[in-house]
Amino acid sequence: MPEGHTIHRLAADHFERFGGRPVRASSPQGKFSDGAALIDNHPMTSTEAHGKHLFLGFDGPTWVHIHLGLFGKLGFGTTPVPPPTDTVRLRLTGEDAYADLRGPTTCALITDAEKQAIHDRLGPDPLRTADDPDRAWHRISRSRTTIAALLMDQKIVAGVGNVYRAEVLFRHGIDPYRLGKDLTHAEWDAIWTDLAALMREGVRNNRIDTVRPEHTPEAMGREPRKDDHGGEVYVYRRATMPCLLCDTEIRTTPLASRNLFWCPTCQPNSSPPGA
DNA sequence: AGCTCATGGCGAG
DNA sequence: TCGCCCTGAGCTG
Repeated sequence: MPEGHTIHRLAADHFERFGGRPVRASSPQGKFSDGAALIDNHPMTSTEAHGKHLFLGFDGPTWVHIHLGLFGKLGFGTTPVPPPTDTVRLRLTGEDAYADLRGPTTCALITDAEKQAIHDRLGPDPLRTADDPDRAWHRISRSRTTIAALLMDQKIVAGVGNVYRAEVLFRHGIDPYRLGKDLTHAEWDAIWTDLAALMREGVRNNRIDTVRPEHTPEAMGREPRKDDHGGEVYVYRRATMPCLLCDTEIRTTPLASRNLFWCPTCQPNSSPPGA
């Protein structure tokens, strides 16, 4: 379930449980045995997230770089620590908590310089308060690529995934197929500001909710519902269901090997800003 | 038991 | 653009 909000939450959760104290590290699965041995018994000094990349800092300095990919999961537990199952890539154990990492795309020890190289190739992250949305705008405003594809490109914006892209485009009434160069600066600023707020809420609640209070099924006098992925959303994975606002069937189509969802009425072709 | 699908990303062609 | 890597849940039988 990893979009950027999950990773920022995990960074905070790791520091809360392990920060400032030595941790035990092991790789029951075996694929990270060497790395785990190098940080075993070392204090965790800091944690950080940029987009979907998680960095666990140890004195040295060295970093454990984790990317969950589509399937990866990090789960926490408290002592007593149960025996790990054989798919656990990395287990960290502190005084009263442990964390199990499974199925990541990446779990590797990296240097400061290697970490910096990752930051350098990622776009601004709405959850990193110092990041500048104009860096993204510079590329979006010159691009002939659709805004739906641009939002998923981590070099342009870091941390947005398939749920936030669908939802933020719906919330702004923007056709996913609109080209980057046809967006206005004001539209981009509004999208960025909205992403920052939605994702901050996502960090707080550890789930993605995007439906405005006045549009909840209850407020609209509809049947209460539960979306598959655990949050309340307008369009994500709601193909063929009626749009919450206009009853049009939500559409879906593969775009860059991911499923795109949108409402063709609320997000009309080349919808003029503010009209 | 086997299939499909999932909130990602990379490299080959 | 495609195939591939990582895992587990939820179906189908």
